[in-house]
Amino acid sequence: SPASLSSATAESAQSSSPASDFAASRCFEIQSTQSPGQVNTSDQDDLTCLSWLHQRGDLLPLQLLAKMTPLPKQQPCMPAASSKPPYSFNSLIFMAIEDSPQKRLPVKDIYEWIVSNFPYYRTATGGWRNSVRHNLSLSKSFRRIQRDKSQSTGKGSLWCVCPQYRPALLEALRKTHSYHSNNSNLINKPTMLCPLTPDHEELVTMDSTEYQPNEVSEEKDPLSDSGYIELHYYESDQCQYLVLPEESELDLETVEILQLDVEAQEAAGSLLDL
DNA sequence: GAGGGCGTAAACATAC
DNA sequence: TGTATGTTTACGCCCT
Repeated sequence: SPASLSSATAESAQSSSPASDFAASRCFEIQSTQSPGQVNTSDQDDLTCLSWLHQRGDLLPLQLLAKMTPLPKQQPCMPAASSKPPYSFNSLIFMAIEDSPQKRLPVKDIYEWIVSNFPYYRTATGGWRNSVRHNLSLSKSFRRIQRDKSQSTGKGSLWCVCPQYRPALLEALRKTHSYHSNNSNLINKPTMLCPLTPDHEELVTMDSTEYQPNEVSEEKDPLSDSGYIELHYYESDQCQYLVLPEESELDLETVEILQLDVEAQEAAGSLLDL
C-alpha cells in the first residue's frame, strides 16, 4: 500500500516529472534532474554521499504507484521479493546510514530503512535485528554517537559510518553487485506485459505478442539482476506497463514490493556508478 | 585443512 | 517492570 512505500519513494513521487517524460528521464544523470532548491551533487566530492537517493525522483520506476489507491489486504505472496537480499548486514547498515540526511541513524531507524527497502525483512523473524545490533557493535566500520538529549527523544545512540572505513564498505558493496550481476539467469527470458490500470486494482496478463521491445526502456536497472526478477517499463498514451518474466504470477502488492526492491537495488547500484 | 568473513543465537548489562 | 538497545561470546556455514 502507499503507506508502505519508503520515504524515498514518497519524496520522489512529489518531485517526479510528468509521466510523459518518464522513459526519457530514467537515467542516472542526477544533476539534470535537480530542482533549483536541491543540493548540487557536484559539490559533494564524497563518493559515498547518497543524497541522490532523495534526488532521484525521475530515476524511479513506477512513481505513479505512489499515487495509487490503497490495495485490499491480501495474503502474503512474495515469490520473488521474499528472497533474501544479497547484501551483508554491514552493507545494509551502510546504505541505511548514508541514506539519512544527517548521515546518522538510531538503530530503530536502521531497522525501518531495511524493512522499507528490502521486503524480505518484513516477514523475516526478529533475529535479523539482533544481527544488525551485533554488526553495529562488532564492526569497526560504524561508530556510536551520543544523542543530543536537548533536541531528541528516544532510546539508544545514533550510529554513523567511520570515514576511514567507507572505501571498504563501498568495495564490499561493489563486490556484491558485481558477483550477482555476473550470475543473473533472468536476462533474455520471455516476458509478459502487466498493464497498470487507471484504478491500479488489478494486473492483467497480456499476450506476449503485444510486447513491443522498441517501446520499452532498454536501460537495465543496475542491480535488477541480483537474483531478482528483472523489471522493464513500457509506456503508452494511457497506461504504464510493467514487463515481467513470463513465469511471473504477481499481484499488485507484490509489484509494489518489487518496486521497493528495485529502488533499494538502484540505490546500491547508483552508488557504485557515481 | 586453516583462516577469515558472515549470519545467527544467546546471555547479559544498561538505558529509557 | 517491560522493552529497546548495546556488548560479548559461541557456533556453524561458506569461500578462498
